[in-house]
Amino acid sequence: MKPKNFNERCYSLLKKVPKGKVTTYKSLAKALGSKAYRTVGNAMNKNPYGALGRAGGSPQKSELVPCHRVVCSDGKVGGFAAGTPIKIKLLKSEDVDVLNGKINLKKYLFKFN
DNA sequence: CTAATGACATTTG
DNA sequence: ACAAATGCCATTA
Repeated sequence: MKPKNFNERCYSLLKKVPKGKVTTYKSLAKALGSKAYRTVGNAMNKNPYGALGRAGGSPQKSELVPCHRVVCSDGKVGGFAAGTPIKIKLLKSEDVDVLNGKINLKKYLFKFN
């Protein structure tokens, strides 16, 4: 396995995010001490834990790294390797209310700093 | 080492 | 408010 330090940091922080809460790529990168919001998203895309690929099922792998709990700073769900609708579905399953593909950060945004 | 990529963010139209 | 353009930064080829 390659070091990929940055990615592993992202995963570690992501694991700290409690269920029913979401974080933004920006906050995540900031917590890492960088502004590489893009790199964070890139890390998830290539994420070794896979992007679930199953909706409304039993996302066991998501327990390792809840990639679906990462959203845009604007409150938009953002993207997902398996498909945005899948991500939304997963979030709803986590007691997160998603309206029009947007999330109420005022309620569900969990910040590290 | 240099170039290209992208699950974003911010500013402008 | 929405859409397009520009900027950022680590990873990968």
